Amino acid sequence: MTFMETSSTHAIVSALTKAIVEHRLMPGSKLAEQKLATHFGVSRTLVRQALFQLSQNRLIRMEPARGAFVAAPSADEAQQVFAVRRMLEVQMTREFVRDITPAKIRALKAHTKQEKEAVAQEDVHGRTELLGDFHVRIAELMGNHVLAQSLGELISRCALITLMYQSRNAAQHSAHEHEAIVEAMAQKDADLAAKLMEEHLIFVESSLSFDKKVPTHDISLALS
Amino acid sequence: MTFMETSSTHAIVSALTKAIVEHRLMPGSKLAEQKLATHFGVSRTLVRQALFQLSQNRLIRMEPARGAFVAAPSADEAQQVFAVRRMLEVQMTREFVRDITPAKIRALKAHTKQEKEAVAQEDVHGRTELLGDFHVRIAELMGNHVLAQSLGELISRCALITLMYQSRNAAQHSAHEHEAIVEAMAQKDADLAAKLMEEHLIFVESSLSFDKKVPTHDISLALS
DNA sequence: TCGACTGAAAGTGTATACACTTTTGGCTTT
DNA sequence: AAAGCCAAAAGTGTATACACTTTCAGTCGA
Repeated sequence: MTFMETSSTHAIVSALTKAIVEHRLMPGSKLAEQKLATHFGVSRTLVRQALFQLSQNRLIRMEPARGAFVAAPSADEAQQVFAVRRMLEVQMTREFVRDITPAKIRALKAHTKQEKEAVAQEDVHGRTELLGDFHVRIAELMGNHVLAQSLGELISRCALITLMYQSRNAAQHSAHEHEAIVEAMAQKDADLAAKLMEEHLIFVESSLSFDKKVPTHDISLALS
Repeated sequence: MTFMETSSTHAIVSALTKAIVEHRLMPGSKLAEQKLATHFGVSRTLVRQALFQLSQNRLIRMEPARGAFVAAPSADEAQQVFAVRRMLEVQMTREFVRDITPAKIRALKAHTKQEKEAVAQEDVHGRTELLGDFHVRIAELMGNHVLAQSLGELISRCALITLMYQSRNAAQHSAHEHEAIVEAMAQKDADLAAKLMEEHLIFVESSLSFDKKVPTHDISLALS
């Protein structure tokens, strides 16, 4: 509706992703095709394409003949995602330091500066996005798009969880740890940077409380 | 056609994936929707769903209003994929050794045994699949499905390339290296296993020759 | 001969139609 | 009043229709 007409299905994917990650659509909510279609002013065809794509990103799950529902990743799944992130990012940190340049350090410092501002302003959504982007940014600065994409998928896959369960305190702590990591990188201390990255990921994971009950509201039209 | 009717779109994805990975469909080939539809005996709707899925797996690329084509990953992209695999798998190997059990070792040894047989029998397709599965199997034995899936995607993403460019010699070498890795794991020598894994991945990557010309035939119906 | 135009053929993008399944709400029965 | 049952409503799965774009062959003109 407020989108330009090119690549409608991508616009739908973006809008739904945003709504899910920002928790305007709660885990478990039903995503009825016709409702979405009329909301976006398109036919079910395009909505179905978008839902298919989202289901491959694990942001929704589709049950045969029953429809699409916003995903609610289990604690177990979240832990597996974090395990993969640790494996990947500890090594990534090491290799990043190997080919580091002043420009890259500047880019990361600019990023952590933004993070601090978002945390200070209590910009919950902005800060979550920035805190995740920090990790992707490193991959991009290495020039490895495959890495950036894989990591991005892992992170968004549990953006659900981190956003839901991360407190302001934890966010602040994360921002500080990011700064420390960048500092170690700037010193070209690969071992320290890698160690800090690992501890950081362990901290983020441990700061999530999985025991909270997940409300399963169904207000499909929190999309405007 | 020769498939059972349940979950048609998945059957189409499987058939096309197989055809692409086995190089019965060459990189660059056009995948016309109506031709595929009549071949599989379904409507374009299901074919489109399948193509969408394949394009997200990077096995095909879709150009707007022009259609779907079998992907031809560039050398650069392949190198990026291998870089990610190294980051991931070196760490994975370490962690695998940490929680190793006799049963897991047996499972891997059984696998390498199969590999040797496939290589000996010149079973080109079987050996490529097995050589890739070795890495996924490790992830599965760790009980981390997210890891197994991520790794599987990375591997199949360049199955194209490895299959195209890997010689019999290289395959044999790979099988031997797998055995050496399992041996180091059995000795619980995490450092050695990780080092062997890294060298193994570097070897596989370096044994690919990217300069060969890629024929772009169009015999769509190598599907029976 | 070669290149630029043109119209038909083929192909993609989106909407709609229709069959079949699940859900829902009320009615019957105990 | 609660459990079971049936029909209507809502929803999903697949096929088809149609508009628009690309491709291609044949023709015309230089």
